[in-house]
Amino acid sequence: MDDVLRALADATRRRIIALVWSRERLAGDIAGHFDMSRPAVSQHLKVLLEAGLVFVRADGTRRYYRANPDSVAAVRVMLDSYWDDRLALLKAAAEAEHAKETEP
Amino acid sequence: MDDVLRALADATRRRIIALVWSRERLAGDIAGHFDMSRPAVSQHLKVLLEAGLVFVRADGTRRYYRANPDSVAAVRVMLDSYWDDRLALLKAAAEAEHAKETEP
DNA sequence: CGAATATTTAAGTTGACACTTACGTAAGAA
DNA sequence: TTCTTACGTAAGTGTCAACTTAAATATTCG
Repeated sequence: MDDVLRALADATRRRIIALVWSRERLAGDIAGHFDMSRPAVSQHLKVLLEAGLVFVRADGTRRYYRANPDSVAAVRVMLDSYWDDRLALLKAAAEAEHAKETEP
Repeated sequence: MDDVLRALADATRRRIIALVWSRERLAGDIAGHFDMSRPAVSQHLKVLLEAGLVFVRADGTRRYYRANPDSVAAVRVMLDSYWDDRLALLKAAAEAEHAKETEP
């Protein structure tokens, strides 16, 4: 989770994920969308790979990247866990309040 | 969004958010949960504040922190936008496929 | 085989970041 | 007013992250 969030914290990498979200793309194609050097983009792709946010498929010298929706979904699950905790607490508080009103 | 994700990328700050999620807490109380120095925690709180992830309430020298659920929700919205895009594309692809089958 | 293409890896620089200790500030208690 | 409590800010340090250019690797093409 730490790797995933750290990877998502960079705007360039979020743009890359958006690029490979709906279809796979070549590394060079991806790099063409940015003003930085190709190695720089390649290093971003490595970070995304190690975080499990993208997949690669090799075909000769070409490398096709695509997003891994599951790992992005994992972030949602983490965020949802916050709400679950809060809702559970609110529910418990509401029930305690109700018990206090009806008990005596 | 960049500030929010960068703030969430740190495990200590995520623990802080969890601490102040269901109820407000004093800065010293929060710092007591960590092995680092108080100024270190104070700096983390500043990052969370600037990202809009927490609120402060001053009472004399005490400072009560609590989470801002809305800003955490904003991350969910961002992630959801990925899915919306992909679903729209999948839907369009399915419709195009269907048109191709029924047309001739 | 040799040249061109597609891409990663290596090495080095700069800036950001997470800490530390020391100091500053403001409110409450003695 | 002076001491104490509860914080934040300042300044300094070591590590990590995002770039750069140059070199290495692997595949295809002539």
